[in-house]
Amino acid sequence: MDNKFELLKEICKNHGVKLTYQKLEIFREIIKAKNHPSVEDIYNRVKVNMPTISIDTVYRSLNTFYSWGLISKVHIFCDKARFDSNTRLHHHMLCTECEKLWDFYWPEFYSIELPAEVKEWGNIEGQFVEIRGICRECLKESETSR
Amino acid sequence: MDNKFELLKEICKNHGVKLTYQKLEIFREIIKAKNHPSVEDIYNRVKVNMPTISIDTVYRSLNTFYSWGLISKVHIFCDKARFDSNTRLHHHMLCTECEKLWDFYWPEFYSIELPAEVKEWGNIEGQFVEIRGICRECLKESETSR
DNA sequence: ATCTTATTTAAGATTTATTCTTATTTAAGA
DNA sequence: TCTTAAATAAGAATAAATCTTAAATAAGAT
Repeated sequence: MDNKFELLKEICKNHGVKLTYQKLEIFREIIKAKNHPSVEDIYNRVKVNMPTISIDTVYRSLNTFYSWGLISKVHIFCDKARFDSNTRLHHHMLCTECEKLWDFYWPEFYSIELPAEVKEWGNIEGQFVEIRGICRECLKESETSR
Repeated sequence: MDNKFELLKEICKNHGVKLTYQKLEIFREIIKAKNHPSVEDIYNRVKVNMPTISIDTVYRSLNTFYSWGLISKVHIFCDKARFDSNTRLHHHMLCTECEKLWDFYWPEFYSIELPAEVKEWGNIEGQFVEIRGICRECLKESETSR
């Protein structure tokens, strides 16, 4: 129906990988998610309709999608990986208080010249910005609790 | 003798923390290191002269130094934390092949204006650039092995 | 210089994210 | 429907980091 699922079917076929019901459900949840879910988050969401699913399958499927460039993967707090169905080139804002993560776009960033030592360093495959701080939500909270 | 050690002694005192021999040796290794060592790296280096040291002490001491802003901490590949005695504001270049990490400086980066959504997001505490790619060393190697 | 005490340490147990192993199940082509 | 290679579930294994506890020790007090 939805062309995202047709695309998944096509990509699986091209990679000689079986499109199982579990992969489909995991894919459904990751494209629905808006908040950079962890493997465990996705596992819990899929489990609602598929109580027998194993967390290992979620790990395997998400990493497969990632290796195909269908989703992206971030390691913000080292503790656990978090995935994102946004594959447009983007940067991250990260609240050190609530540990929430936001995507943002900044085309102008790519127009300033990199330092010479970077250009001579090797083959650059990506350049990303990470903003750290306290989000407004958390600032508001610490204000009211004062 | 060296004023770095005098500084450590002073900072420990100010924080009401005992300056033990293990802390001193761990500090000695981290300021000597040039390659963003992991906890295990430091542990192995300290162990040479101090075979009874426990890895837990290395974890505790490095995290203490980090909490005081004496060293910095990066989680590049999620697998393990890596420390750095360079506390000047800097960015990272990261080779996805050999997983080595370089620091670089880019003052001009701070002069371009951030997108509105970022400025309105909350209190910004830091903004960092991460460059990913293949370093020249690795490029050379893949050339010769072809 | 010795005593006292709260901290720190070593060692091993524990926790947590992730991956591996293996027998069973299943998608997809024949 | 049959066949078979790949995928799955379940639980074991691995590895980074933290916790627990008894013993050791730094640093101030005597």
